[in-house]
Amino acid sequence: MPEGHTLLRLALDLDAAFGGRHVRVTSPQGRFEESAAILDGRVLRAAEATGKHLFLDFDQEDVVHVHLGLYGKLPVHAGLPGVDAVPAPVGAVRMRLVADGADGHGAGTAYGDLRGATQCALVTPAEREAVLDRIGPDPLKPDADPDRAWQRIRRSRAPIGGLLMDQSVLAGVGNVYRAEVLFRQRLDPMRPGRTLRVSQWQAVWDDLVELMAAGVRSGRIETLRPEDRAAARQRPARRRTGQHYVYRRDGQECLVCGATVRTRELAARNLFWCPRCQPVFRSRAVG
DNA sequence: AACTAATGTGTAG
DNA sequence: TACACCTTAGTTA
Repeated sequence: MPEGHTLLRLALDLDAAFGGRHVRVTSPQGRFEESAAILDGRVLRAAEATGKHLFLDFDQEDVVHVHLGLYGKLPVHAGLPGVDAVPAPVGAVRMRLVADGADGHGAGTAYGDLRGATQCALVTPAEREAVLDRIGPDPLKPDADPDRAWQRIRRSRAPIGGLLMDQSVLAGVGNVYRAEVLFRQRLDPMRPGRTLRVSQWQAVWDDLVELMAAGVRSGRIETLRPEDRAAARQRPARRRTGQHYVYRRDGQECLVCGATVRTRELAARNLFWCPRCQPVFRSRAVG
């Protein structure tokens, strides 16, 4: 599930498998062929993720910019005995990275296949900075400044449910974390950003920092508080996703209050919320 | 086997 | 607002 936690975890995995090593870069599918040929055999210095963007830093100031989009993947395999153990590419592999264990690196032979990404391009450090400049603070970055996001939110008439997904406001939050953090903070998704109190924003941010860090560790989005896990056990778990309060639970009973979880489309995405735990916000500005 | 929806974003209209 | 991108798990037949 490529929200921010997936990208940070991927960057850590890539770093462990390829960081500091000479890497063979190919494009079996062909769409990244020219750039792959330029990078082939060079040292991949480090992998880094911010928001939903992944950057691979190669030597000579070359950077590969990857965005997984809705269904892109880059599974990393390490610890193989040798390059003979690397399987032939299957399907549309846009970019393949291979490091040969004969270099004596602790990760042994490693490979990774990128499929289905919306973005995979060779860029300059300046282009990378341009991407970073247009996205908001990332809750997974220890040095992120939540006030940058707050200055946008407090001035906006747009619903908070939309602002949380706007990568220029906040980087890394997707549809699952959006729905779940609003439920946990009992906020009406349609409530205008400018009606939030700063304490409510701080609570949302702090919650995202915790939830997303847990997501990096587990590799899944798990948002249930310990006291609500018993109620969740009464129903069948989603197999691949974690346990959620409202995400994709429309028509089912709210785990906390029993009301029926609702859904509607907001900015071309499905929004989920509990109408009782997250009551409609009414401005009391005018008497 | 065919069909649908999905964690996201950029572009065209 | 619609859809293109082009993968895959889950559902329906």
